[in-house]
Amino acid sequence: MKLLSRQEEIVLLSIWKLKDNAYGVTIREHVSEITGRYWSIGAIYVPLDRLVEKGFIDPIQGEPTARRGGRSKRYYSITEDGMKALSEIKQVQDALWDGFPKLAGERSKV
Amino acid sequence: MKLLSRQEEIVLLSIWKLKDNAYGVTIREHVSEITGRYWSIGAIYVPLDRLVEKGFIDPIQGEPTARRGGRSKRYYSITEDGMKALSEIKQVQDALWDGFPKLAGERSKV
DNA sequence: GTTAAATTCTTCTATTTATTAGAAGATATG
DNA sequence: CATATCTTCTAATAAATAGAAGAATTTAAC
Repeated sequence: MKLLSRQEEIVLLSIWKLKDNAYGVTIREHVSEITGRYWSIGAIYVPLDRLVEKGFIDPIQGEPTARRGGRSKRYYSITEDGMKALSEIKQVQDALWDGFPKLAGERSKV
Repeated sequence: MKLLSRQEEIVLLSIWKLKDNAYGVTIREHVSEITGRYWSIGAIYVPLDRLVEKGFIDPIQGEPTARRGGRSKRYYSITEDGMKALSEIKQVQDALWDGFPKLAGERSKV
């Protein structure tokens, strides 16, 4: 199986972080925040579609909300295969980064 | 500045790991070992060229070695900019993965 | 209460960039 | 010259990127 691409990793982890509030717009906001970069609309939706196709996330159609423009959202949740793909890339990364010097100002995890 | 792509990250870190023995063939071996996957020749040399072009690594022409076919190798070493790019992607990854459950069988780092 | 305006969210698609594969080429020694 | 090691080249496929357009909804104007 192929490793997750960078975008797939970032989008997939954002969905995991956002729990039950993961849809196009919130994912894009989260990704921008974490990476400190501008992300176009397409840079989110294209990988999202691919992740669905690969079976790593499931789309769930939400209900419209009572606010102007509150059209129904397409929420996403991670599948078991998605979690496996994440675990796999994590394992590779841990091996790769093993021994890399701590960043200046990095705090140790609790 | 753009984030490192997956291949760039993997190749760059392999060069860092291999220290003064990082050239096409050893990099390819290391990457295959770490990822547990087949990597074609091009899958190494193409990102290598791009990393040089971006100024993240410097090529150093080695001497031939006294063995059949021991032609001179092109060694690579990471530049300051390369280290910066690595630190940056690490920071993004740490933020992304923060809170992700430990893998089964994962040992804590010393 | 009908219509227009505004808002939120997604779809679509063309372009650029990156990945992948491996044959071919170059350079070395036996 | 035969064989081994290493790199260059390039064509094909896949992924990233941008953002205009479209769809669905609520609010406001009249």
